[in-house]
Amino acid sequence: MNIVELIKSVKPTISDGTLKGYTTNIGKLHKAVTGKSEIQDLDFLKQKVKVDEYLSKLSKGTKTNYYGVILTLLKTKDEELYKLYEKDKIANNFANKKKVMSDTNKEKLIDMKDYDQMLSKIKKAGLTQDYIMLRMLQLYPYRNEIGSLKIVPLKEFKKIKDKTDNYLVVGSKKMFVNRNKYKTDKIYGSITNDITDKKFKKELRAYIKSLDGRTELFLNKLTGKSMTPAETSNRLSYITKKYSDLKLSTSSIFKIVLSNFKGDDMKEYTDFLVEMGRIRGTDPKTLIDYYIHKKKDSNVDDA
DNA sequence: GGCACACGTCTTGACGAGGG
DNA sequence: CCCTCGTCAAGACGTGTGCC
Repeated sequence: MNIVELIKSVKPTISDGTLKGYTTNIGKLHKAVTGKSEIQDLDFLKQKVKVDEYLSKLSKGTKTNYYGVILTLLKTKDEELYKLYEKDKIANNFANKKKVMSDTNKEKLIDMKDYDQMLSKIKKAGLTQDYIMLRMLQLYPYRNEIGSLKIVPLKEFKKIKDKTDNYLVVGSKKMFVNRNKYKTDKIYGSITNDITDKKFKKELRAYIKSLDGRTELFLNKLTGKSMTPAETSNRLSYITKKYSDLKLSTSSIFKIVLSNFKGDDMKEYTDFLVEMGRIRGTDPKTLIDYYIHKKKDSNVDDA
């Protein structure tokens, strides 16, 4: 089978150097598992015990490289196996993590109950738009493109051929967000996620109703248009400072969400992480490197 | 061949002056 | 009070290169 073509089909813009690295790595892995040089098919990746055994001898950094090829190859071929390896990759990322968060950012890593408190204050103040936005960010890890969401009825959404904007699609039952214009869109393309939280859905519908047919979910009152990323960032900063005394941003809110996640076990946590990464349009590795931090505790070390 | 970091690029954030 | 705008700094991100 033509490994090179398969890689290229998944990653059309891959550079020659990386491609070379990918092929040599996968070749070596194949040899180690099957004893043969010629790669017939990807079935050898199913022999996970052997694969793991081979990888276990490598350093964390090198393992990262191998997971890169493996996941690329499995991406369109075997979803289940892909997920298994993805878990391993994430575990490896954790083991390999070394970045540390700055102190100012640590301060922003507040407890979810404080965030909730801020939310209810804003809601009480009648700042519905701000409330909806901040609540939405608590549930879904969007970036500043959230300010540009357009409200579109499901029927109309289906008619849009060239989906280039960011939409909040409203059906009679379901609602979902479809984003096409955001920081990493060239890599992740069109991303869709359902709005599933029942209580929030209700609030959202009521809010939309109050907009009287307006198509911008969030409005810059001065310009009368959707909010640009900069305007969104500015507004979030301003309003959170006012109601929580901390300037929060889409990323600091996401960090709060991740650090407050309570699951039963590592699997739940990993699943959550993968789903959040998918929605945000971020590789789990990046999440681990930049977003996951222990909550500030009065550690003896820094006393 | 193994390994991990650095680079380039783009986005976001902080800050403060200033305007309606 | 709410927001804009300009500037500069920092953060986020993925790729692939260069060292051992």
